[in-house]
Amino acid sequence: MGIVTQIQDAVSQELRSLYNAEIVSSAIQVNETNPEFEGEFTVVLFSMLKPLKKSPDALGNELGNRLLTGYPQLFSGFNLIKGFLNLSISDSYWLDFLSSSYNDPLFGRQPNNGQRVMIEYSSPNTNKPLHLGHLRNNFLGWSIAEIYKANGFDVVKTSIVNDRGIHICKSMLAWQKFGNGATPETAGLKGDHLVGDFYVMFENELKQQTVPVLANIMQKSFDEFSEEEVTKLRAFITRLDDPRTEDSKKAELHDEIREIARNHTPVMKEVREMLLRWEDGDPETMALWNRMNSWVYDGFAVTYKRIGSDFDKIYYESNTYLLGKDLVDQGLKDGVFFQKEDGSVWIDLTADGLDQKIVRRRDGTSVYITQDIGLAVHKYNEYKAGQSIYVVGDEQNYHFKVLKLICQKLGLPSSDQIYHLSYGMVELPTGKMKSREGTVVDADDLVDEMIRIAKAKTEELGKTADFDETQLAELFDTIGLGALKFFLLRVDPKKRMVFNPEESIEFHGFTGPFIQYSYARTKSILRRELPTGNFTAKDLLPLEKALVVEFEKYPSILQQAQVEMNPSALATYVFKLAQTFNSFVTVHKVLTAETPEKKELRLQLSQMTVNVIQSALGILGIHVPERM
RNA sequence: GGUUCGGUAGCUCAGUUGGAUAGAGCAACUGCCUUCUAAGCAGUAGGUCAUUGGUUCGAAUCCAAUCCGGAUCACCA
Repeated sequence: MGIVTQIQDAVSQELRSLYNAEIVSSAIQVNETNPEFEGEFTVVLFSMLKPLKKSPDALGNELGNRLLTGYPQLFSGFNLIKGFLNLSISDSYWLDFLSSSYNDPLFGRQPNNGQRVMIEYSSPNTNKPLHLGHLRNNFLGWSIAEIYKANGFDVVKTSIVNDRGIHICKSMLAWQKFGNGATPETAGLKGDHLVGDFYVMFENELKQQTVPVLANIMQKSFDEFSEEEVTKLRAFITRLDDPRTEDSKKAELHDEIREIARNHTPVMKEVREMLLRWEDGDPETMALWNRMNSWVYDGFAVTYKRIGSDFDKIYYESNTYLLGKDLVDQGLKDGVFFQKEDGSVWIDLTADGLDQKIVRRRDGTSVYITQDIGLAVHKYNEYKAGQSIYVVGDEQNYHFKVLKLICQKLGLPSSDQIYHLSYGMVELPTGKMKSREGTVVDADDLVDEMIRIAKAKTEELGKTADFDETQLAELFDTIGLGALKFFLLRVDPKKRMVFNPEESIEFHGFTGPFIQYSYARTKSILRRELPTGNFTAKDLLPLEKALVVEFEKYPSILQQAQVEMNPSALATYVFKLAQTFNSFVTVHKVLTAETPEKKELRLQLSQMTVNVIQSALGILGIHVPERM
């Protein structure tokens, strides 16, 4: 049981025996004591004053004395400042805690609780390589999975690969047109990059072909457009010509018009025809699709291996996109859905503050949301997970709100436990990344760059003269990826973040390498000598105590990270711990301590520092170096 | 426009169910390497917590309004 809980229980107990008052222990406010005052924990008394009809001084003194006499093994003193009861914890409590925990590499982790959770993340498209946004997603998803495992959950990591649809056909068509039979081998490129290059080629071709179509539109020649489109276009143009229209609005209108124009280019017609052939199972199209996808998977495998992402189960959209169709019929029967005159099927969510949402097109094909409902059921049938977490960017907030609501209305199992872990976009100083325009930070390039910087910095410091090639390569990997992962995980997931390639990656301060360095330094002490448990210290100096206090928080931080689904809590914590250890170790000698008792104590502190750092960084997916 | 998320130091971010004088890192400036690793430590400076009003013993935190920024509001995924 954590120290805060123990204090709460003790206070609750004493309030009962002193005043016959019932205050549940969880309602008692226990904070860390402000550094300027004596003590480690503070009971905030204000909320109790009224119900107990006590003055702050009277209540504080009575309660403080009772705690002191009733729990001598826990408390060593108290002081009272206004309504704050500052409690000092006895050194023997901290020392007992340390000696029973320092050698436990699993400290902070919970035993299995029998609950299963599915975590879906990464979910790439097979028409382009992974980029910086995917990295945030992968690091988050992987780390959330580890956080759940540490808290005793049984975790199934999944990914849904978006391997079909019009965007895939774009790469395929470009390869047919411009590829000259290129393969990853002949091009000397990773498969995912090769396919991505063709996607960009398609977009360039499309851009060129859009120009004349756009010109026609602006001259109001609407021969090839549907009635609906013509109406829209006329309206847009009228507003564009209106001098009162704001410039920002004009840009939006231009985008709308361009979007329509794009659909009327010859290449878009070709690509739509290709999609139809795919859906018909045309052998030649399927063969090309399979071939190009396999290139992409080979490429992804390399990247995933480098960044340490893995999955227990991978779903492919080409296998799952027809799921959910039966559910539409079921929902119609149950009156959850309704049908419009044209035959399309909808759900009305206006009562829940949302709109009407289509679940089946009039031609009978299903839409994105229907596939997701089907997949949710499929996943449940396969794994019976009580909770299902989707790590997906915040631009899909609306989609997941709708998904959960529909699942609930259909009465699907565990639909109350669908959770969208929504994270913010990673932006560049120049603005948003757009794959269409090629302004993305490629994942492989970024990892290369990080490792290159790690190498340069390490060589500059010159501490690794005796490392061999393999050791060096491993070290650069550890540091480079450690810096990158920590950088992307230290921020609250739901906040969008700016990534400046020039400045963002630091190796000093609140960074992965700082913590790795603290670990390596501590390890160098423990390489010389390990704690034995043979001597028992009697008291703690302030910096020694600060470390133990920090250790004691670890289990509750792990728990908090799970409840909030927030790895950044762990990142902040482990940084603080490393900082505390560094302060301690620059002031106090470990191996040449004043007495054998102090030496043993400090070796235990070092051992536990190493254990907790390794554990916390491990959960963030960051490795630790023995030396750096 | 509707919905929704955000706005904290020059920059990047913490800040627990409302608690004491709002904290880190970077950048700037001072010191500290015959010492278990200076990728470190100690220190200085830097704030109208977007604005206004409210709730109360107490508000960065809760409520309302306003301003600014993002996302979204497809028979795309």
